[in-house]
Amino acid sequence: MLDRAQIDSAADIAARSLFDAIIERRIPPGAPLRLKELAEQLGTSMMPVREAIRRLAALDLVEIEPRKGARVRELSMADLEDTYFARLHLENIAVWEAAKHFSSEHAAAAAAALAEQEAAQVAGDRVASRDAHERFHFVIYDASRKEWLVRGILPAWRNAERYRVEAMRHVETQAQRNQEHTEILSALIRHDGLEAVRWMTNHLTTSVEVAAEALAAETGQVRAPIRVPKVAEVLSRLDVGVSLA
Amino acid sequence: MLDRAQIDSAADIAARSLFDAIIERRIPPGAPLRLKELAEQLGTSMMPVREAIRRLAALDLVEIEPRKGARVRELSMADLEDTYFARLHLENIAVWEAAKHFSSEHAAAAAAALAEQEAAQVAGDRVASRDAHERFHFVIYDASRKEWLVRGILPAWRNAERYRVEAMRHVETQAQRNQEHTEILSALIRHDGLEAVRWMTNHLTTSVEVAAEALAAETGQVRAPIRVPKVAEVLSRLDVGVSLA
DNA sequence: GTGCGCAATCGTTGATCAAATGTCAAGATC
DNA sequence: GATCTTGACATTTGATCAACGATTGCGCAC
Repeated sequence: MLDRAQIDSAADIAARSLFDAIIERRIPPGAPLRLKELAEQLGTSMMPVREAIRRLAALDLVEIEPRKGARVRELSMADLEDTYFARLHLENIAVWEAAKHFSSEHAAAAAAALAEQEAAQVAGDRVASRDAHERFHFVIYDASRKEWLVRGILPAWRNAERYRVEAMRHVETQAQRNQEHTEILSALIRHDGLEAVRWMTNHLTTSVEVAAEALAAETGQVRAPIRVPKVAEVLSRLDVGVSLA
Repeated sequence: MLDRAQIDSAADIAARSLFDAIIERRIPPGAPLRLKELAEQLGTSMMPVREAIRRLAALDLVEIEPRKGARVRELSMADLEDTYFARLHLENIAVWEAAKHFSSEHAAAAAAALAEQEAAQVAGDRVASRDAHERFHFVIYDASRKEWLVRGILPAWRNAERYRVEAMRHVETQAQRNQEHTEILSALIRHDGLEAVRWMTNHLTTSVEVAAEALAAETGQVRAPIRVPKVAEVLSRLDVGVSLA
């Protein structure tokens, strides 16, 4: 056991554990989150669990009804579509802005995260892979220097993780996604915002297709092919700025 | 006094009260939030206050340092600019989408919120005016049917409120802002997305200018004129969609 | 200038309060 | 006679409280 307990509070651990459990479907969609039950499983009292649930509720991953407790939000094709609509718009803006400020430090941090992710993939460590993947993307978004935009990305991102997990079980498309990561990074290093946005759009489109496939398989539902956005062309002309300085 | 106490939990009341206090600068930027002190003021125990602080932290309005407590985040010209960068992008996308689905129910709800806001302005009730204003905007955003996008708007929106309050003291521009609201609504009723986005851009530009003016006056700082975004033209070509159904 | 100790404050716990739901039985209705 | 409704009670569960424990930072002494 690490000394994590000294730096991470009980609520931190509970939040992380709960998030993983929801992502991995150990707590299925619609299931109620019972404070006492979870507290016993984690070996803490109810309060840190309560706080963890409130944190997830702040991201809209669980729904809280006052005096009745919390439930895991349901998954659906509509929600998946909605989630990726938000991601496509917000993350493309962030990537576009990031290209303007991308430094060698950013490049190093992103490359390190990528290497870590691929290592974790090989080792079969899903949690580490997920962490590294998130770090890769947010190193980029942070490079945009648009803190409130990045803050707005987080809820949709975390919700997307719920759909991504099932998709990740299919190893076939893994090489493609890794390739897309590399291309995004290399475009950013060249400060080629347009190309970075193109690859990001490809990347998210790949992700949502695979996720939709997996969800359709789960629910036994058929689905029409995805309409690919033309956001790449649009963003080449997008130069919104509020300059006060 | 209403029976609100029966439906709102102590934490709800504490969160609302704290938010107002931060918005109105009764708790100034940088000030620490002491649990016991706030609990005594509110006549509750420390727990609901603690939860209220965590909620505000989830929106990044306050910063929490573990074992050291929470502080109100500082205001700055850079943060104001960043906040409105996010708002300009996200809220314009929402408005653009809302134009596609705007119904008479949406129109009625938005018009009611506007009427309520103007009544509250006349009555000098800042809290009611703020509430009605938020309701007006989010009726529109909700009409976009993009839940995760709207969810992503919230943090920047709430942060903007911190700057808006000072600006609202200047009554001169009030009529202009009310006019902008009316124009946005009327464009949406006509399903004229481009015009709605143009007015929204004007509206946010007006807001950020007034807010920057107020902030500059407070800090004794001079500032250059604002560069106005060309988002309106861009959005006319923006038709990103992920269709899975 | 350095180190020790005390006070202040957050994090966590276990207990208590209150609301909501499910159960069971008695009575009414068909 | 069977079924549905109703109301009280018990149980479950979340919300709140007050006390304890741990950590940090400040101040004072050396």
